[in-house]
Amino acid sequence: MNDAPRRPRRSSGRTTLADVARAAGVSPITVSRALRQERGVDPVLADKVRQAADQLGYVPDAAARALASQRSTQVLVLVPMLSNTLFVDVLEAVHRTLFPAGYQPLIGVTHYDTAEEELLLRTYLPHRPAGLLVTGFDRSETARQLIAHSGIPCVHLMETSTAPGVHCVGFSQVDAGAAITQHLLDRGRRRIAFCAAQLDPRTLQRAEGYRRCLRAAGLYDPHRELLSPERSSISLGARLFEEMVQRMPDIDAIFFCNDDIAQGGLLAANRMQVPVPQRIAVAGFNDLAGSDQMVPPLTTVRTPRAEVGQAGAAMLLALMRGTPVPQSCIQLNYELVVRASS
Amino acid sequence: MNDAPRRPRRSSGRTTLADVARAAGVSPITVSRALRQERGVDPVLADKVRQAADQLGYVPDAAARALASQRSTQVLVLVPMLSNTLFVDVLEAVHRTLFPAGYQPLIGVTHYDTAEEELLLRTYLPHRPAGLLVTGFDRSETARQLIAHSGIPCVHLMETSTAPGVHCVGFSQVDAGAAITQHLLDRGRRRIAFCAAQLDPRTLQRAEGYRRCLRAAGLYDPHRELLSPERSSISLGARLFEEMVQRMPDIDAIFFCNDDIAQGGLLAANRMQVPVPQRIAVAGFNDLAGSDQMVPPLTTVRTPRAEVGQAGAAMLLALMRGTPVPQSCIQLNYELVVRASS
DNA sequence: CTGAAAGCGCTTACAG
DNA sequence: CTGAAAGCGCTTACAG
Repeated sequence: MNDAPRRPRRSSGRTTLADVARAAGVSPITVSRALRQERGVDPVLADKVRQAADQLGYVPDAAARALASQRSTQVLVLVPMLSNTLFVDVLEAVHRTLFPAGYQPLIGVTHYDTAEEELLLRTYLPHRPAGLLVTGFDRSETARQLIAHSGIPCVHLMETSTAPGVHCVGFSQVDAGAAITQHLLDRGRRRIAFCAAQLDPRTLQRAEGYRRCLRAAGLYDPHRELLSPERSSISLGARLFEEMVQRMPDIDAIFFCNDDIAQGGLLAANRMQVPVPQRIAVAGFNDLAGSDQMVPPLTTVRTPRAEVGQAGAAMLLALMRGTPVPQSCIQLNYELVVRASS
Repeated sequence: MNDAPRRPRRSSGRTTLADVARAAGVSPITVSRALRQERGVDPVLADKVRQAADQLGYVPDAAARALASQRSTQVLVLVPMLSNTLFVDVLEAVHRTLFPAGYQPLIGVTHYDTAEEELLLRTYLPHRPAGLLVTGFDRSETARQLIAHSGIPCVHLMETSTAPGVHCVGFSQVDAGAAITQHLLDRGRRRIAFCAAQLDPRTLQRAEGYRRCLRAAGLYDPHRELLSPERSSISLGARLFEEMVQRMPDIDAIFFCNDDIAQGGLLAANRMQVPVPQRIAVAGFNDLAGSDQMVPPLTTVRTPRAEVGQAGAAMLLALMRGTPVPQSCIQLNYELVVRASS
């Protein structure tokens, strides 16, 4: 008798679709259809299936589903850093847009490092995410190719580009940097310094805006720039303020490339008894949490990061679904927020 | 002639293991072994395989791999909120520990909402993560069961418990809350207020520590507690400070449950010209970025969040590998950081 | 509306 | 050290 039921050679022991089918007295395919709410299943049967599934504690296997259907519901989202709360706001908006639509963001943090971004892509691309959301355009050639060859729809966030075939949602970092500098000029400031940290591409674009504006006014002086490659932070901002004031005591304003270092600058001014804005006006960038609470409240640029996240995710949704995308590059608006520090 | 090569009924068109095998002139299984660096493959063959894979731009399919091997390399990490930078530090440490070990964190944000946590579990458990890292013990019964029935190893972060079978890494929020309160007592403060936001379990545990300490000293007065369910933020801290000072003008110290509201309190004090610490001493919790830069610098409790993330991930690693875990519950130390605000 | 067969792209388990 | 077969747990594509 060799028709004895031989045990399967590999078994996970888990409850499968087949188990549910047996319990509900239907075929596996009907279970699959009922559980996925596919229309065209007898409601009575569907109910019986759901009940059986519940009772057995059935949890569908996402890997099997992805393999069979050739589609995943994960979206890889690459951001530089979570300690820059800017990106937390972007991620929140991305999640709010993608999750209800049936996609799950898979967050990867590059630490502003192109090699790390490449490693993340190598690690996550095998999961065949349904879509890609990346920050800016600055990446290794290999990373670029990995993305292109994957054939996965990709939207770039935070910056804009008019290159053909590129999808992006952002705003002009250069213009925004120029606008806040112009505001300081309009307030009568003439010796405006620039303090920056991290020196990522967007920071450098703001620097460009700063220079463009001051050059146009014939007031640009490179000695008034203090650029630190260190990670942006409140305490670094304090140090930059001290150094700037010591080195160039005649400056009458400082534009900090990000609100966290601006807040640090304001606190240092307070400690050093440097009157703000009387002696030195201070402006930041991004309007982060707490900037409105500083003493004096910080003048800054409100950047549309939630909107970037929302619109970027919505654009990706359209690309993933094959719906037409009205605009492949969306340029959003920033807003000057003038408070007492300038 | 019915032996014409009939096209497969479903084809993804992607480069597969079989394509690489054909190109390298070996069997698929050898490609699989070579690419996974399994030992016992002729180095010459392995090299040929890798070359062929590179040339074809082969990207292995994680879903197929997961299905065949019945194992995934993702670890689901559930945290309450990314805007609380505390958890960003936890996540960083988790990533630094898991990623080099071959596991990828899959971040889920619960927004301090047990229903949302349940939804996240329902959504991500089908991916059969290799491990689970969750925050604290406060969750719905359903969530608890989903975790238990999944059979997936799980480590709880931020709090400790002596319940059998529970794995956790944290510190005593109650003791830490009591310790900072005791510090204020030691400084001679007698009418110590408590301001809190969010009111999540850990915040309430700190409140318990505050009460325990003051009751022991015979100085507890419930009117000096200001508990807001609103999300913790610098601006909320400013409002809480103002309200507290107005309502209970005789207080001589405030313990804020988190540094962000403490920073807001300090800024409000500055604005209101309330001398700190002369009239009111201020203490926070967590030693977040910027607390050391406040004017005056903020007294607080440095909590071991990076250590929690690191040790929690290390414990999970052991559980996933089936290695013995020396201690199922690790209690870490916090540290009083006394600065000029108290 | 329901189902039997085939297949998604890998790895396991067994041989040699 | 290498490979042919079977199987992981689903869904697609085709019938009825």
